[in-house]
Amino acid sequence: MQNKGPYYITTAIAYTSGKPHIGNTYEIIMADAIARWKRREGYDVHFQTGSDEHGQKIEERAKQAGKTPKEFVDETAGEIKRIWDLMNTSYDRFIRTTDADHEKQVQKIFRKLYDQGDIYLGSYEGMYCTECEAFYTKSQLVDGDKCPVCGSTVHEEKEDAYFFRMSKYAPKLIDYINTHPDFIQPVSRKNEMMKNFLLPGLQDLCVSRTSFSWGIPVDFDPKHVVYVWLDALTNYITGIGYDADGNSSDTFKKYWPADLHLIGKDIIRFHTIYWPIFLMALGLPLPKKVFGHPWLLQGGEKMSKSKGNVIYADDLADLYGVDAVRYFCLHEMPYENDGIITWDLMTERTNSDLANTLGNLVNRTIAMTNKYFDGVVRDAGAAEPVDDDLKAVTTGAFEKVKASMDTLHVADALTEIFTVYKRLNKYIDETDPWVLARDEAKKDRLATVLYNLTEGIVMATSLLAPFLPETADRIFAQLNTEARDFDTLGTFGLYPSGTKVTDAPEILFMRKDPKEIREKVAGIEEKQRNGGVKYPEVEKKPEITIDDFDRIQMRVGEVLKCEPVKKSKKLLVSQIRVGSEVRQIVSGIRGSYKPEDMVGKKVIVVTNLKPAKLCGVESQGMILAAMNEKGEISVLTPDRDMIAGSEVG
RNA sequence: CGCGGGGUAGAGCAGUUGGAAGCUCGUCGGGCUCAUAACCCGAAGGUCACAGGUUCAAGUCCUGUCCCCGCUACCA
Repeated sequence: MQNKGPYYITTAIAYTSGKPHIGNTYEIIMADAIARWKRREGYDVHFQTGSDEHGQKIEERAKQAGKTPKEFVDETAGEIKRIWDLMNTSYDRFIRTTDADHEKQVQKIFRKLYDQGDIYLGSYEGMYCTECEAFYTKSQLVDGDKCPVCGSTVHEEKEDAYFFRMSKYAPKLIDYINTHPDFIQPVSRKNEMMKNFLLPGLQDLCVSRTSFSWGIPVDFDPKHVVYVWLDALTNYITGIGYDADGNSSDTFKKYWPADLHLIGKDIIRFHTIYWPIFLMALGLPLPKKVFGHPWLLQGGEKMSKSKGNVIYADDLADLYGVDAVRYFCLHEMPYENDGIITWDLMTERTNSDLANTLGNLVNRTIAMTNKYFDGVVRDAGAAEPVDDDLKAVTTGAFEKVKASMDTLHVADALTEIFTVYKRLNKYIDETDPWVLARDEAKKDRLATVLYNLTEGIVMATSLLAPFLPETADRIFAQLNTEARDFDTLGTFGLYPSGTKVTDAPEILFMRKDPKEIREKVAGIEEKQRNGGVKYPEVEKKPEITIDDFDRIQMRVGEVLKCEPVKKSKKLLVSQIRVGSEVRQIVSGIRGSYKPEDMVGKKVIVVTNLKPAKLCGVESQGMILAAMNEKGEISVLTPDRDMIAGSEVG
C-alpha cells in the first residue's frame, strides 16, 4: 500500500467533570473508525484524544467530592481513558491538560500573544453573583436580576481580566470560511456561526479568570488563570509538540495543520471562531476541517442521572459486547440530525444486523465448507452467470464505502458493507448449495459457490475491519486468512484456493432477548437513581403483631469494658451497664470494631434473650448491629445521649 | 419580526441539480433447510406537519401558519 502522507485527526478532549456516557463515547468511536480507515487507505495517521481538566466546574465538583482538583481529575481522566480503551480505540496520544508539557506551552502561548499585543489587560464588567462567585450575561439572568444557578440577586462588578482582540482577525476568518467551503461541516453549522457571530461583529474574548484558581496560571500575573478554552483548544498543537518559541517538534511539522477536528455540535463556536483566530495570531495554518457531529439522545431526550436514563458504554459493552456498541454508534448516527439510542433499538440492531445478517452468514458458510469439503475452500472454476452480480457487488463495494467515508458519512459506509453481506446471504439461496451437494456431478460447482462465499466474506470484512476490528479479526481467524489491502479490493478471487477453515466455527454475535435485556436494564437504572448504590433485596419474613414485638425487651447499654474472646477470630466480649446491672455480652463484631473502639459506646441491647455460651464464654443478651453485603458491621447507637438502661421500643 | 436546523409507513432514517415516494427493523403471507427460530421472496402500511402559490411536473422551489430542536458569547 502506497503511503498517502500524514493525516492528523483529533476528538475534542473530554471534560473531566464525571463519567462519560454513550453520547460522549460516540465521538471517540467515530474518530477511531475514521482513523483506522485512513490507516488502511495508506495514510500515516496521528490520532489524538484526551481530557480537559481545568475550570471552575471541576474545582467545585472536586470540593463536593472532598478531593483536591488534581485527585478528582486523575480519577475522572482515568475513567475516561478506561472507557476509551474498552471501546478498542486506537489513539496515538491521550493528552491531559494537566500534563506538564501542555501547561508549559499554554503559558508560553499566552505570553507570546500578550507580547505581540493580541492579548491586553482590561477589565471585565458584568453581572456578578457573590454566592456563586461567577459572572453571568444579561440573557442568562432570571427575572432580570437573579442568578440562574442559585437565585440570589446579582450586581454589577468589575474585575481585571485579559482580553483577546478577536475583532482584529475577524475579517480574515470570514474570508477563510468563505474561501474554504469544507472547513465547517455540516454546512448548516457554518451559516449559524457566520450569521450569529462573525457578521454582527466579534466581541473581544476574555481569556483569563481570577474568580477561581484551578487552571494554568498566567506566568507573568499569577493571580489570573488562563481561560479554559484557550487552554483546552491548544491541546491540538501542544499534543504533537508545538513550541511557541519556534522549536516545534518534527511530529508537529509533519502533522500540523490537522486534517480533521471531530467535535460535538455544541462546541462548534469555539472550534470555528476562537480556535482559528488563536492559530492566526500564532501564525499557524488552520485545520482543514471541523466536523460538528450531532448528538446521540436517549429516546429523544438528553440523558440525565436523576432521570436514571443515562446509558454508559461499559454497561452496553457488558450486555452486547464492544463491537456491537461500536456498530450501533457508527451505524445509527445520522449525519446531520441527532440520533436516538434506546436499549430496545440496541437489541434490535445487534440481533438483525450483527447476529442474523453477518454472524449467521459466516457461520453457515463455514458449516457448509466443513460438511461438504472437510473445511477446505477450493476454487474449482465452475463459474455460472449467477455469480457475476455477486462479484460485481463485492468488487464495487470499496469505492462506495470510500465515497461515504470521504464525506464522513460513516453510517452510510457501514450500510454499504452490510449490503454485501446481504447479497452473500441471497447468493446462498440462489445457488442452493445443499441441492448441489446431493449430486456428485456438481461437486465442482458446489466448491466454487463456497469459494465465492468465503472470498466475498473476506473482501467485505476487510472493509469492515476499521469499524469492528475485533469482529473482523475473529472472522479472519476462522477463515484462516488476513485483512485484504484496500488496493486489491477491486479483484475477486485472491483467497488462496485450498485454504482450510476452522472446523469449530464460533458464534460471532449471540442473539439477545429484549425481555432479558430490559430486566437487566431495570437494575442498571435503579442503581443510577440511587446515586450508584445498589440496594440489597429485602428478604420477607412472616408478619408479626405488635404483641410479638413487645416480647423483645431492649435497653440502652453502655460498654464499660471490652476484650477479644480468646478462642475466636470474630467475637468480642463486653461488660455492659444496663440500668442498675452490668451484663456480659458476646458479639461477632471483631471484624469491624477493636475492643478499645467499643468502650464508652452507648449501644442497644436485647436484654431478655436466653443466655448462651459462645466459644465457652457466656453471653447475657445481644448488641444490635447492622451488616451490609460486604459483611461490614455498624453497631446501633442512640441518636442522642441516653442514660444506660433507657427503654427501647 | 435575534440566528439556524427539522417535521417523510408502527419505530429509526435516506431522499443529491424539481422528473413514477425509498432503506432498515417490526407486522402478515409464502419459500428453503446449510445456519444463531436464522436466510430468501412477496404483501400490507405514507394526504411527505398544515394552507396557499410557481410549474407540463413539487417531499424537493416560493409565501404564510402550527409544532420540535440547537445556538444566542465571560459554563468546557
